[in-house]
Amino acid sequence: MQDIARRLNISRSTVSLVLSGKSDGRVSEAVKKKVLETAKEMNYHLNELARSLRVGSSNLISVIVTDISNEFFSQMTFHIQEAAKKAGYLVLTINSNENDDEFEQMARILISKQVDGIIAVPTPDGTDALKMIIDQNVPLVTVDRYCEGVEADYVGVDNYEASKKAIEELLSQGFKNICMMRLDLDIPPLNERERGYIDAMKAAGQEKHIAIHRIRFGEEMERDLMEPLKDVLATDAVFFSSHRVFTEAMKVVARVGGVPDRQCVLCFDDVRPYMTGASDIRYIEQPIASIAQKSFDLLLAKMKGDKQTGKYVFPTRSIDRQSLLK
Amino acid sequence: MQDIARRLNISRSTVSLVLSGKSDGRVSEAVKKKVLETAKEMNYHLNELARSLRVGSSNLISVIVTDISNEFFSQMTFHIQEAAKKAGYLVLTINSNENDDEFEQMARILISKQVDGIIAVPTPDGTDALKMIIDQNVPLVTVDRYCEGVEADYVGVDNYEASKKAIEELLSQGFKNICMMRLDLDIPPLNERERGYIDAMKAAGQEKHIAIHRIRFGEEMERDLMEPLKDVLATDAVFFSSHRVFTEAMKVVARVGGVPDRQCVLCFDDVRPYMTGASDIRYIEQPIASIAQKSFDLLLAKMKGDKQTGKYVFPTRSIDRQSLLK
DNA sequence: GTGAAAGCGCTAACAA
DNA sequence: TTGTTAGCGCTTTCAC
Repeated sequence: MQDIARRLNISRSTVSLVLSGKSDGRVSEAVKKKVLETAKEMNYHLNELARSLRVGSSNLISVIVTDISNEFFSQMTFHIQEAAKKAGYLVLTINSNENDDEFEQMARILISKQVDGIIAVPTPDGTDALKMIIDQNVPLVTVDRYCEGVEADYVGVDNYEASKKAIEELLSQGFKNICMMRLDLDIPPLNERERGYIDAMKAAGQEKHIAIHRIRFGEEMERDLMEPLKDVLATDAVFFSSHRVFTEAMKVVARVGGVPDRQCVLCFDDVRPYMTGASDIRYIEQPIASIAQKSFDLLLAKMKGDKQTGKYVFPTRSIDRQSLLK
Repeated sequence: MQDIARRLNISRSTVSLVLSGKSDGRVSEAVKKKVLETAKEMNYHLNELARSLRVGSSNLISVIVTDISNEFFSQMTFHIQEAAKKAGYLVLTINSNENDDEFEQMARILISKQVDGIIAVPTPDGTDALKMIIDQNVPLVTVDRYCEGVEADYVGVDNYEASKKAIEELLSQGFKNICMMRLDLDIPPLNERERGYIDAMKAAGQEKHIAIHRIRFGEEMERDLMEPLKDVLATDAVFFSSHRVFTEAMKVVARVGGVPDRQCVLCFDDVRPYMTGASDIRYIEQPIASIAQKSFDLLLAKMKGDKQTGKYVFPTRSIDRQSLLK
């Protein structure tokens, strides 16, 4: 900036005025044009770091998810990024790997980096880290997992109702012996989905068939999936608590020849591309785009000074092959 | 920093020394301890923005992909992020949406943000933007798509050989009438995969069966997939050029009842969880983790001053149900 | 319409 | 071992 001011024999402030678009009627058109030209000519790029330091906002937000390679989160992140882009923000994506310490450590770094806001999928015991973020006055929106006692917005779905309803549907269609496979993580959405499953089974007098297989996240996943496989394949239907556990299970199943035709598979999250075989595959759809958009909108409002926090629960849809045909 | 210095009646520089861990033997242990304590007590977080401005490096890198919700890219990004985290870098992820202008515009913003380096999947005509990045002396590594005439590292696989070999295998096993479905994007990997397909078909005297269906990316995807569906389902085998086009095709196929049992499906990229049905599904595996790691390593070297650029081509593997059983 | 000057929070060379 | 000082590149108030 100095350089281009010197070259034109004007002051840095004038250049700054022009380059930051605040020159309406305050700088003569002639000078303005000259400045713009020279800037292009010199291949000048504004130093956002310096601007951020001066004005006190980085135009950076962060999205902390469990794992960006998880399809649900990568789609959510995509939509947040596109919304952020429109509003002039860039996004730092972070993987917590379901680890509280990592989550907290990354949150600290983000605060140091002066991010203007954070959208986070909390880890199982992430309350402290969330509180720290709030303490530092960094706008925060939580998604997917509700965290009791944290003064932040929450965006998600009604996991209990969604799975209860879906299981009831299965039961009413004659599938009695339904088991469930879920990750062994103590997080609200999975617990709620399990509760929905249990309540639906009980209400239908099928408690004897309740069977919940907990799959550890990480290295042990494959083993934990393999072990109950025989029992699982013998049921009428199996309910997968989320996309990730479903795809991992399918990888294992692929080795033993596939899902029996008579078996029904129900999954939380979109598994449409899997509905091509003989067996009945259906799923509970979360409106990811809306969830993402809402999260960003809430964050934006907070960054603009809004102080209120709220819970925003989106409706889900049950999809089976029938509904695909419409 | 000022505050904590005042409170302890010492100077800012001493505090800085301690807090940035450069105090080895230069600051007394007593003072050091005091500083650390007060910092924690005051809930102090270093302002990285100011540090970055001063030292001239932001410890930020960026990964520009087509679309983070694409499974291949989200996995790649995940591994890059984990490598970056270990090296003390945070990553800004950007979607180009296959759009040259968007790519260039985002590259400009990234330069303004003073990112220390960029790992990019170039858009179809992204050469200018890449050159601009290099002009600005921002370390650059290109992945997945090789860009002729750009002085940057490249990391990827031999798309031609991989698909040629896979098609040859199919042919040798009796599948004669093999068609291909690819995205309608003029990018090297897809063109190479097509070339591999064509050459293999010709070499086997099956040119009469060569059929390439080009699917437009975006809104038209579904229509473009639907239209040739009847012809495609009548072939012995179909070769999908990438994960994305495969899953989208499956969504369409799901509505007409699935892939015929006798048909073989070959796909570039991991589709293991789909290998559960009756039909023969196989794929060409790219070593995503290695590609990501190498990309980051190259970027890191560049950021440390390395001036050389090179092409790094990783081997692929053909996977079918057989190989899963080992 | 334009310029001078202060300062955002930090680091690093040098002095004490 | 600790403090002084200059300055990274920008914005913004205030004076001209």
